[in-house]
Order: sequence, then structure tokens, then C-alpha cells
Amino acid sequence: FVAKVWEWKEDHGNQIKEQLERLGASCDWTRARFTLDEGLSRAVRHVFVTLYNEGLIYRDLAMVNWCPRCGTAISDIEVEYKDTEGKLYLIDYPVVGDERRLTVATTRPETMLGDTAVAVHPDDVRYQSLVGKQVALPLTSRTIPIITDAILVDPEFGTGVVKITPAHDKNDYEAGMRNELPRIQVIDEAGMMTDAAGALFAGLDRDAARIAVVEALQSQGLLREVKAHQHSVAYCGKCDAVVEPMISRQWFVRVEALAQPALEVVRSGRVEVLPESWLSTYYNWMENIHDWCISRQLWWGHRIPAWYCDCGEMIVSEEPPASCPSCSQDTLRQETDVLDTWFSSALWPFSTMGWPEKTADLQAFYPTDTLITGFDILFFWVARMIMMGIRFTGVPPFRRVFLNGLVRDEHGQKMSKSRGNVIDPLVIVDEYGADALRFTLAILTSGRDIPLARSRIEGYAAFATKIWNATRFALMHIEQDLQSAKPILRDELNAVERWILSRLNTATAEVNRALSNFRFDEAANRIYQFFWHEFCDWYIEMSKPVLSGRHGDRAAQEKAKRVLLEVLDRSLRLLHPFMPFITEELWQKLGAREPSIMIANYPLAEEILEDAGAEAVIQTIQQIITLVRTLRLERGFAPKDRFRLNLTIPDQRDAQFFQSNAYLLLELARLSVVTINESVRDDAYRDSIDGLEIAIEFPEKVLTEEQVERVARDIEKLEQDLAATEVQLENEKFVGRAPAAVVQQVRDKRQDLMARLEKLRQNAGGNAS
RNA sequence: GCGGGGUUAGCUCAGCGGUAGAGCAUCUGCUUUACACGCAGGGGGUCGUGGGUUCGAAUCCCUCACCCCGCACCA
Repeated sequence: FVAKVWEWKEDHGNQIKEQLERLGASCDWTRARFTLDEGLSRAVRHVFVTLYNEGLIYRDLAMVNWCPRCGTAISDIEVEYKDTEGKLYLIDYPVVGDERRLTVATTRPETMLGDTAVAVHPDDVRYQSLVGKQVALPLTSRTIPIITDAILVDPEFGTGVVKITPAHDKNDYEAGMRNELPRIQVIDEAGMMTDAAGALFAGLDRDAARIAVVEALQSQGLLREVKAHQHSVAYCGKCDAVVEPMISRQWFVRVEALAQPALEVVRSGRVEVLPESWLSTYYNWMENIHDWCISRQLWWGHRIPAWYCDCGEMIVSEEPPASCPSCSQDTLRQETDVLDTWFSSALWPFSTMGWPEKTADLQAFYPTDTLITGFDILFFWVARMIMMGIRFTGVPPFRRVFLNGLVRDEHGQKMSKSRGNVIDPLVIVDEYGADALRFTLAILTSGRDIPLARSRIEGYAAFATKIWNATRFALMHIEQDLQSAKPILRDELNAVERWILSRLNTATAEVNRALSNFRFDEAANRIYQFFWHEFCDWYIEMSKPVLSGRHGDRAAQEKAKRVLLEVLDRSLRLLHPFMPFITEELWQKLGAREPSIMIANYPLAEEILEDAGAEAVIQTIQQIITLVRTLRLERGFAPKDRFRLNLTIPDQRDAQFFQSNAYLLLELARLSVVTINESVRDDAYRDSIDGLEIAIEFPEKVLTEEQVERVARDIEKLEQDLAATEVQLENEKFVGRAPAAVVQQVRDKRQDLMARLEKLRQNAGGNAS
């Protein structure tokens, strides 16, 4: 059996490794470790024995969560509680030597066979005369006492009478201890009724027993009522069977002493937990922590290093003892229980480094910087690593924990085979590429859920194609490669070039900031936005006239190539962590300076690249281009139709600038001619952008009603905006209390609105004649 | 019951005190020689409810409603 499990482990371990490799995880695979490797097993034994000797591990009889399907005890956090529609059975227990009957309520009638008392609240006047008497336990020959218990019984609930089954319920177990009640086990480890349940029921499984008990009670007229009842039922986290509370001898860790320092390092910030919203969850759990049941009745795992002797002696030791220290007998039996898998996982940060030896690896790699994992194993793994790390090395195993969300389907539903909404990463990699998947995951990690939608992956696969094509375009023009590229002298650059470098610089700063804040979504979004909508949509188009030689001289062309190369180089490096494969490929095509983009420097913002002036002026040009494009489409003109555009610019220097950059307007807005400060036809379309008067001479064309309405609507909208700004500026409180910059902003806005309105009104009434 | 998160465009989500954003979807036009996995342009939101703070609130505070996730309880 164990050999088969090893086979399974090989299969699945390899699958996981393949998934990681194909996603481009750049790990040192020679250091791959498994918790059952010998080195780690030694660490496990060492920790176990140490904690045992300190009294932090103990073996005792206790009420544990038992999974009858798995045949093992499980820990509290492996139990999943689900609200379940069940039934509440009201059963009459006849009082001995009395006409009366006590009615108890239960959701698990089969457990009544193991009742050893019924309890009422000590202050409950209804039952005071009965306390101390006995009831005849139906379906059995036993009589059990009527006792009082203030902790167990809520007189308000049900009939105020509680049946006590100390062997099969956690609260009843405790009540049984308080009142020194006997415990009768009526359900065994397999979920079958024991002989103690009586001849009628012994051998039935617990579900069949429930039906049989209810029928038997009914036939004796003792079943008073059955009502629908919603309550939470405990299920096994692994196999989904209903968990059976069971008294059993198990091994436990006394966690409280370990939890205190683990709380302290987080409270003091020595270990940072991100996002911060998880802090209170962590505190809440650690402050209310219960002993951890670590023994499992399974075949697979670290076998507990304890040996038993027939004489009753137990030896806990890292290595098998030769003989019993008490009676010298050498026929010792090792504990057959194995450890909870999370026990060895808790030691991972140092057990993988050769601990307890003080190895060089331990020195170099412990503690580590950041742990990134899913929030679902915060308690299972993260908290326990912190506890064990502090206890055994003196320092927490990492300085920061980043908890990422869990991948769901596109509607936020948990992926499951039965829902049929599982997305296999390898299938996605085959279909869309690892880069697209990684980018999508990065951009979606903003919250607790990662709603992975195919449409989303498709979109970012298109982005990868876009990057490919943009680089292809660059390579058509670039002869020089990255290795021999001359540095760019900023003074030689034109406005468009200074603009794109400034925009890239802003993006670079924002990406770096987002990454240091663990906002992978913001970082990915920012690169996407820059690369596609600024670099491709605008810069490449604006550089085409120069690159193709239609505008400017050879020197200008060379410069444009160098800028193109520079922007691509930086963009690819910025993108590399998100899309490692395509960026490596393209970077090499550009003539890499390093053997791999992986080891190239990650771009940092440089103040010298900032250029607010270039950004402002290019933005104005973009607005003019967009205006022309919009009007062209709305007025029903074809892309090939060309118009004359005139700009009225009072400032001499500005006029010169727009004159020399008129080619941008000409090409991108597809104009026939751009003039500055010349007269235009009376029927030209008028507007105003950033203080520039704009006039476009469309060919004579009768405007449709719709187009006339459009002009009217634009004017109406502007009038509303203007009215709103005026109200604001007339408000003395606003002008008095708002920051000066904000007030100025509104004043500028009013100015701009007034200028536009004046121009647009000239268009009103149609310009067809 | 305790704790946390959420409610923003058709869908999935950013934004968290100064004029509502993205991807996808949708509509219109386009063989503009990098890309139709594209280009250009557009439409679409009283930012869950009610109140408060503020010159100003999707953004801060309170109320309520609904949803999700932990934990505890459930005779």
C-alpha cells in the first residue's frame, strides 16, 4: 500500500512541478524537497521529542473529531461545518416511580442509547421536584439519573431538558466529567453501533440505527414530535463524511505556549501580514487556540517516535531504543499512529535547510524575506510555521506574509469537478500561453477571489500578440541593436520623444511602487495601459512619419529609432516578471546586453526623464486629433476625406511649435493642410482646446438633423457644466475654505468652458449653407 | 453570536475626500503596409438604503438591507 502511495506521490508531485515549470517559476529545482525526505524526517523526530520532553506534546484520552470513513482522528481545523437541513426529535423519557415523562430534544436519536443522564437547569422551577429521580432510558433496560447542570442547559431552549451522551458529544463529554457520569460508547470507529447499543441495534451503521431507533420509539409511543431543524453539521474536510465526536487516546500539542510568541511577532510588526485585513483573523485564532491533535490513524506519514513495552513503559526517542529502560525487555513496539501532515510542514522553513545542524544553507536562507501563499492555509500552515520557527530557531521564519486570493470561476464560484467549472492551468497554457495566464492572474489578484474568466485570459493573450507585433514593427526599422545603441541625448529629442520617455518614466515609477506594495494588479494594469494605449496607440503612430522619412532628416530618423529601441527595451524589462517567455524572446531579438532578460536590471524611474511641458503639449495635440476624428465619423465623412484645419495661436513661440509639429496633426488626423493664424470660411466648425481656437473646414455637406442635435447637445452639456462651476465659484465658503489650487482649477475650468461655448455657439444652427 | 470582507457600466472588478475608471461585452466606421488577437469613434453608471460630517463624499462616520468568508454555538 505504501509503495502505491509513493507512486501516487511521484505522479502528482511531478504534475505540480510541471505546472510550476510551465508557468515559468524560476526555482532552483535541485533544491526540491519533500517532507518525508530523510533530512526532514530527522527534524520532525527532533522537534517531537523536544516538545514531548518539555511537556508540550502529550498523549491522552480525549474527545476528538473522528472521521469514520478515513478511520482516523482529525484536528479541529480539518472539520468543515455546514448548515444542514435536519430534524429535531422530541423523545419522552418516563420518570421512574412517577406518572410524568421528561421530553428531551435531539438531532441524533441514535445516540440516546448511550445516554447516562438527563439534565435540567438548577433554577428551572418546572423540574425541581424531579431532580434526583431516575428516568427509564427507552429501548434499554437502564435507568439514568436526572441531574442539574447550569453550563450545559439553557432553560429557554426546547423543553429545557437535555439528554447527556458523554461518549458521543463534546459538550456532553464535558458535562459527564463535571458530574462524574459513566461513558457508554455505542458507536465504533467505523460508524457502526456497538454491542453496548443493545441487541436490536448492534452492528447497524449509525444512519440505519437512527431510522431503527426512531421506529422503535414510535411504536412504543415515546416519540412525541419530529420537526424540521436547521443546524450546522461537522464534515470531514478531506472526505466529506459526517464527523463523529469520539473518545480516543491521541497525541496533542499544547499550542498555547507556542502561540504567545507567534502573536507577539505579528503584533510588534516583526512579521508583517498583508493584506492587513487578515491581521484580526490571525489574532482571533491565535488568541483562542486549542490543543492540536497531531496523531492520525493512517499508514502514510511520519510515524510517531514513541515505543511501547509490554511492561507498560513508553519511550519517546529520536532513534529506536534498543531495550526498555524499565524492564530491559527488547520487544518494543513503535507507535503505529503517524503525524498530521501539517506537523512536518510547520518545520519546512528550517527542516529543508539541514536543521538541526547549523548548516550554511540555514545561515543563508533562514529566515526568508516573504512568504506568499493562499489565505486558506493561514492557520494550517502559516501560523504553525511562525510558532515552530520561533520555538526552534529563535526567530520567525519570514519577515512578511502576503496572502493571495483563491482562484475561482468567472462568477466567483469555487472550482469543483462536480460543478464542471475547473480550469486546468496546463490546458490554459496550451491554449493561450503561460504569459497570458500569468498576466491574467496578476491583474486579478486584488481581493479574496480571483475570478478567472476565459474572456479575460483571451484579452491578455491578445496583449502578448500586441507586444509581439509592436516589436516586429520596431525590428523593421532598427538596424542597430541594444548592444551598440548609443545613449540618447535628451536635448536632441523632439517633443513626442520627450513625451513618451516621460510617460514611460511615470509608468515605471508607478509599477515599482505597486510592486513594493504587493499590488500586482495595479502594476500589471499600469504596464498594459502604457504599452498598449500610450506606446502603441500614440507613440508608434506619431513616430511613423519620421521613421518612414516622410518628415524630418536622417538624423531625426536615427533618433526616432533609438527612442523606439529604448522604450521597447525598458518596457520589456518592466513586463518581464509578468510575461517572462515573450519578453525574453523579444529582448534577445533586440540584441540583448545580458545573456538573459531575467538578470537585466529592473527599470527604475529617473527624474531626468520627466517632462511636464512635453506631456502638456502632446496632450493638446492628442485632443485636437481626437476632435477631428470624432467629427469626421459623426458627420459621415470617409477616412480618405481630408480637411483644412486652422489654429489661432496668439503666442508667437506656441505658434512656431505647432507649425513645426503640424505634421502630427496632418498625418494622425488625416488633414489636407494645417494653417496657423489664417482666416477661415464662415461655415467652418469651431472649437477651443486648451486656449487654442480651432477651425475645421469640412466640405459643404448638409448636416442631418441628428448632427445638428449633437451640436446642440454638446452646447447644452457645456452650459450645464459652466453653470455648475459658476455656482461653485459664487459660493464664498468654497472659495474661502477649499485649497487655492482647487479653486484655481475650477477657475481654469470655467475659462475653458466659456471659450469652448463661445466657439461651439458659432456652429449652432447648422453650417450647411 | 463574534470577527472580517463586500454591494460602482450588461459581466468581472479597480478607484477610497476634489469634474465617475479598466478588461470583456455592446454600437458605428475602417483591407490607415506592426497587429482585424487590429485601428478609429461612440453609447452605457442618481457608485445598495437612509442619515450625518465637510466648501465639497463613490471615497470619512452612523443606520438599515442583502451577499460572501472565517470562528464559535446549535438539546
